[in-house]
Amino acid sequence: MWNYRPMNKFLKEFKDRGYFYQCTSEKELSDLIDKEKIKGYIGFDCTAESLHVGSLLQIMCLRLMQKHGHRPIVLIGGGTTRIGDPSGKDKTRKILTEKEIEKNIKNIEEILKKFLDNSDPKTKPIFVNNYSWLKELNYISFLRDIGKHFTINKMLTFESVKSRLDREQSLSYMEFNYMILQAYDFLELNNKENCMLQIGGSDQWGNIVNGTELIKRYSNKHAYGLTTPLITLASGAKMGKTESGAIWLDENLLSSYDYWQFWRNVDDRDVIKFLKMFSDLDVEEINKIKNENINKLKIKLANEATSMLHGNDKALLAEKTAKKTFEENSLGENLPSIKIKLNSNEKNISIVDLIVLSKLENSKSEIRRLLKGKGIKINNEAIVDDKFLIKENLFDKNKSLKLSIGKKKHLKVILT
RNA sequence: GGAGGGGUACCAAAGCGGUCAAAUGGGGCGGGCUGUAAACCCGUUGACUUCGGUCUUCGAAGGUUCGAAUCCUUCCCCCUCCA
Repeated sequence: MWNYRPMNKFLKEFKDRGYFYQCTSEKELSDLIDKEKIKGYIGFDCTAESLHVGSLLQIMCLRLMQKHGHRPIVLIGGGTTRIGDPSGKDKTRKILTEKEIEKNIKNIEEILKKFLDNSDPKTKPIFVNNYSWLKELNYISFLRDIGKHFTINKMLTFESVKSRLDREQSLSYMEFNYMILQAYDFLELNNKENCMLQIGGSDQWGNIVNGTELIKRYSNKHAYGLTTPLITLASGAKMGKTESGAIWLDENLLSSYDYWQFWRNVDDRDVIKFLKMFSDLDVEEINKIKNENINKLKIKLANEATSMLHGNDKALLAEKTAKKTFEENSLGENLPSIKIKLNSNEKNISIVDLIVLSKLENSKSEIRRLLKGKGIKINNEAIVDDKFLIKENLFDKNKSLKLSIGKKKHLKVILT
């Protein structure tokens, strides 16, 4: 028998929670992190103004590093966003302005800070922006020092490049360089911070391997890459976007109540998987409770996931509001709300106009359709008439009224 | 460069001069059943509407015609085969 050593605890938990997809050399990495605490990084793109649940798995990886005493580096792609990753893209994406990028970076950092622990100097996150080194690159020396380690022959075989070329869609030289820049990021972090690991989604595998190979050639050092699977919902859809919009990790874009609802509404088949992935509960504990009432588990999941981002208070408030809204058919206090005025001199606002105001629907035809199908309720009573007027007597003593569209969308309308 | 096929609503795909706001399937949305689940069943799915209609849509721009998604011209894009 060979010299058996159990897998490193971090890696084991990484696997047990379902974060693992591929690793450049698992055994070596396991040995390394058994011996010492390392730094590992994940890159975040800043093309969008915020992050959504599609990035949550990466964030959980950063948290897991902290849990095991390793130090996460958050790399914000301020430089690479100015280029655009061609992976998975058919067309060159639109290039953002400096202002937009700056704003996005700020928002994204704010969100990440909510998830990461900043109290322990040994594991507190390091935030870096690759623009700080990419902007200063000298073209000639970059080509000589870095460029010589990349062969065009090999670059052409990468999926991101190949698919573009196969379809005869243009790939600019700028985008073609993306993978070199990402590899360079890893080298830079390896040199400056002794960062030994890059984690990313499975679609980043090629870029990550480029990084470890560059480090090997340039510095003759071993660095490692680890990827996470693409998460799909039981329904087959990709995690992150629903029909009604992205599940943002930003209270301004998606309220904590709606965020809670997203988790509360996951498919039965996804609950245990998501508890492992997106809660801090121990895997053993999850295995113990996995046969409990499925709805209780969903509430647990929603509370765990929401409190991680928005705090425990918000999570409990969302739970309470949901209970009032769905179980008691009343009005919960942190239900999303709008304020309206009723002008007594003029005619009262109609149900159609009210819904337009609420922004829950923006097509009047759609609203009329919903009315016809008994899809709209005021204070739990279906309204069918599209000329129905909102009058003062519909509001309760707190000057509130409950407007429901379908079974799940509820809104508090407050009279001012 | 040569030969052919094709671009239709969120996606796939029919239509090939009027009855076309455009079949059908998927997805979405609403209703029913339930558990704020899945499956299943029903309805619905361009916008505006005084519910009579009105306006905008079938790659783009022009043209023919009383009338075009459908015919003609030019342009743009995609796919397959040959070189």
